[in-house]
Amino acid sequence: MTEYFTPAQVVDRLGFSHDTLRYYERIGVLEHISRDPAGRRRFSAADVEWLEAVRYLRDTGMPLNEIRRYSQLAKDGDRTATTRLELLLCHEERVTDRIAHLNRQHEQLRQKIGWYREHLARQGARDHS
Amino acid sequence: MTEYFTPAQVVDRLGFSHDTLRYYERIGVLEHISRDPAGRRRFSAADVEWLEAVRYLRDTGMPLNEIRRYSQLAKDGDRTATTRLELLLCHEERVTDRIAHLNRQHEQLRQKIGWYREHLARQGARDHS
DNA sequence: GTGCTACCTGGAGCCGGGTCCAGGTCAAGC
DNA sequence: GCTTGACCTGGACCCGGCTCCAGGTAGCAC
Repeated sequence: MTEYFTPAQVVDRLGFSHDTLRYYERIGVLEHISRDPAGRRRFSAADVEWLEAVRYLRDTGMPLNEIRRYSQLAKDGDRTATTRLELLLCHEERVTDRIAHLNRQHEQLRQKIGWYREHLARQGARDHS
Repeated sequence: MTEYFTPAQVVDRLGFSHDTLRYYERIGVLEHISRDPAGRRRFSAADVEWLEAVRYLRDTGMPLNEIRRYSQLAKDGDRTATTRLELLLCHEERVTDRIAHLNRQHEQLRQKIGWYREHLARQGARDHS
């Protein structure tokens, strides 16, 4: 008596669109999504859990083909745990770098904004003189 | 006696490719790049400065069409400074949100890594017993 | 039994952001 | 005066990541 989720429920909870879910299945990011007797997808708790992982992997910029690789390793059981860990560590390093870069560029942006504010203030002062 | 930079120099200093520079000119992110008598681009100091801005706008996720809009406003002089500031502020808010989101997802990733480490440690312990 | 809704399928299309190509021109060095 | 290299042009192509479409089916509501 495993519990299943309909596509609509997954859409609601996870925020992927129907089309994206089907797309992920097509390209192998999701695999073996079971069907009910009428042929409709039903997502298991494990599927949903995996989708949560997909979301943070994707949102941290891991390309889908790498996510797929990871998923295929996971499918091959414990034996591949070390490889998966390495993959995650390597990705994590990239993420850290990206965040650092993003923060630097963000700082530039804020400086520009500061510049505009001063500029407009000076202009305002002139208008009142 | 304005100083100019050749495309190659800009490529070196800014890290955009030749093709990207030409592409940016085509779509209006760059405008009025002057030419030498032989028709070759020469980038002014102001162009280079603008390209630096393009880089941090792009790297913080501003879409090129918005960057173009911004550039066109800038071209219309001081009159549009307020609008430009608003645009930057709005973008800056999005960036802040994105960084926050990224940090949350990054945290998830690190938890997963932690889980793997523990898992492998337990496994290692078993192997030695 | 007629709708309606929620799905299904394979395949085409779209969008952003480049990247590559063919064919040509000029300037400099030898 | 010839080669080489850095550039020019317009246009085609690519890639990732979706998104949309047409045509079809199963189940429920009335």
